[in-house]
Amino acid sequence: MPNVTLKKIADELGISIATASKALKGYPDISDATKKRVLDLAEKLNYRPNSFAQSLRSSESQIIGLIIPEITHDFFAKVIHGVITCAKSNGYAVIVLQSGDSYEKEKEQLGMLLDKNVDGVLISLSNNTKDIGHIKEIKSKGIPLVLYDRIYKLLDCSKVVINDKKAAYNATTHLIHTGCKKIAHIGGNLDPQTTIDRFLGYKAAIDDSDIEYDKSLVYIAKNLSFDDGYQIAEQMMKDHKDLDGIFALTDTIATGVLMKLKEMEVQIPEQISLIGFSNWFLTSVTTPKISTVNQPGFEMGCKAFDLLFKEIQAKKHGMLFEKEIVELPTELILRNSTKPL
Amino acid sequence: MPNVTLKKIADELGISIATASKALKGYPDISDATKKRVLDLAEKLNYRPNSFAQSLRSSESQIIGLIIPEITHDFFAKVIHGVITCAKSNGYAVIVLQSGDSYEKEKEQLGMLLDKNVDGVLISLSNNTKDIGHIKEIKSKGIPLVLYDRIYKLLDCSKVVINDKKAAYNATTHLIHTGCKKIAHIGGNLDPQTTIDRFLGYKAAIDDSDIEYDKSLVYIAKNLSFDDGYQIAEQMMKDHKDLDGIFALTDTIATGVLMKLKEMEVQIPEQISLIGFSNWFLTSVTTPKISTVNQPGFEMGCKAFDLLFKEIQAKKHGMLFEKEIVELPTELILRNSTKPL
DNA sequence: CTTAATTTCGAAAACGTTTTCGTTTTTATT
DNA sequence: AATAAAAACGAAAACGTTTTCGAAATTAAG
Repeated sequence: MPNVTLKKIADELGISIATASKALKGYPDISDATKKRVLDLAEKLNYRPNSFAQSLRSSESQIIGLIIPEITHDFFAKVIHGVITCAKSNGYAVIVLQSGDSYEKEKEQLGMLLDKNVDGVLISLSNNTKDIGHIKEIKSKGIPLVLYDRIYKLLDCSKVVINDKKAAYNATTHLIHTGCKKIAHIGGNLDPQTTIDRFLGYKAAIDDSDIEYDKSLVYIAKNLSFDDGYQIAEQMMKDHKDLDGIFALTDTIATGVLMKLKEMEVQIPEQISLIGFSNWFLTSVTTPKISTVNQPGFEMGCKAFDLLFKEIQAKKHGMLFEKEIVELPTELILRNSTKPL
Repeated sequence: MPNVTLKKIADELGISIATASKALKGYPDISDATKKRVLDLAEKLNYRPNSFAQSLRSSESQIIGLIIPEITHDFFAKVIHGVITCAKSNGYAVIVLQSGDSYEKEKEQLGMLLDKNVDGVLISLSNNTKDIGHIKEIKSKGIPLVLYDRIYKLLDCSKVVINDKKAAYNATTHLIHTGCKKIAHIGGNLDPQTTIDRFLGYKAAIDDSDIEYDKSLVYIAKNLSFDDGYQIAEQMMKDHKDLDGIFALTDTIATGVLMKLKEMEVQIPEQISLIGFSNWFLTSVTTPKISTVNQPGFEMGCKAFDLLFKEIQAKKHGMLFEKEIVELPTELILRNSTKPL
């Protein structure tokens, strides 16, 4: 029942705790003979160093914190997967927390991570985070921090992002090239940078074409949800009878739009072309399959851990660390909700 | 830069570390005056107890481990959500690990959790776990453990499950009641209990009807994947021209089947009725929407944590703990891939 | 004003590990 | 055989907290 400690091993072997510890760590001032004795006994007793003691001494937990807006999102699930995979291969465990897109929760979760003494934090800002005092607090404590996806541009730290504006530009431009003349955008409240940038990309594409930008074609989805898309689709059709293209901020919204449009017997893509964003699996099983922008969640998780890990190492060895901003490539995935070129 | 400790507070106030500690914990042998002084200073300095020291002393980490076969599954994502939510409201953090349905990884992850000294473990067995020595090892160390969803019946511990057999029975029976005469089942290799039970439910339903059980109608999906369903669908149609019902082990398989069947221009549900399992969101956006069995992932996660928490508490207070096996209700969700009654 | 009772506090050990630095033992050199 | 050098080990402190138990200070009782 009582756990096996260095003391137990030392006693059993008639040596000191210090020697046992050093033997296990391969110190050069321990003879090969005793090393073997210690190693063998440790193996036999299935000795596992007490991580609490190790952490107390080293002030390292070998644990990082990951804050996710919503776990049950295809994209974020992939991010988790990426982070966990890379973390594990570097000996780190990951505490996963969910902000539920609430600023208060986000702050609370960050507090919990502080309490647990994580070695670093990975965070994607909640859609409702405007004040970043809590983030700055983490930074001021010297805890390595990396932002991914939903970042805050003015914060001085490493970041992993995609080029939302460019991706949105490409998506919208594709709609234009396939003949769409009246393209709506369903966006979100102007908050996370991603939302702004995707709108900006949409607008830039319109401005670069010979289509006139029409403000009334930009709709706001409050919750970025399926239902939002479902409802807005109906409204859109009322407002603009001759609508022929839609670029939605997310795949869930796009899916909601598709459902409603099908109910209204609007032909897709013949009458209206539709593009979503993120490449959720579900966009490939609807009828028609929805064209979208691939957002590399797994890679983003990996890269984010990578940057964090480097920063942790740098801090540990007292070296200075250059913040990096990594931009991952996206890809326009053309399926059947858009017309062929 | 250096963290604020009890010592710092004590020094500042000219009292002992012991007094500071007791003041913060509300011990009765500290005067209200000093209590206030300590509390105020702690607040001012934003004191956070060092969790390493606390853990070392109490041998509690206030962290639990959660092992998931695949994070990027709607159902398991919901489970994670449930676990994290309930854990947080009880002051526990959750380290999430993924087994990727590999026995070796599962064992490795369990080792990592041991190394991190988690207070308890929640695990859903990988599809390829036959030997449960690693699980027994955890139990033998006295670490609280709860199995959820993919359980191992013979292991003596708390479990949270659904009644797979009953759910499968109801689903299959519904196919029969709506007039299906030749119903196929796409199952998996005979390993996790869930797979066996769903097949058993299917078979029981057939046996209880006046349909003859036909072994050739049972197909094996190796990876329980979309592609499996997609491929098997074609094979099935070759083998049985007059097939009129399919009960698939999972929603992904069912979705693959649906895609292929639509390509083959099979009318659903007119010619063939289809039921999946789990109620992934994606089944509600296909055309037709797929009927399925709702599997309460969030609730399962909550309940699993709940049981684990009780066991941790019991262990802590030296009380004995009665293993519980909780069965959560499922629900047949009828959509458009099945005929009306 | 003494003694007893009560309140308030602090010294110290313990949790298990790591690492510095000094001590002992062994081997090599004259 | 004496000394120097190298090899092998151990004592002890430190990480920061909690808690027991005894000591000191205060108040109450006689």
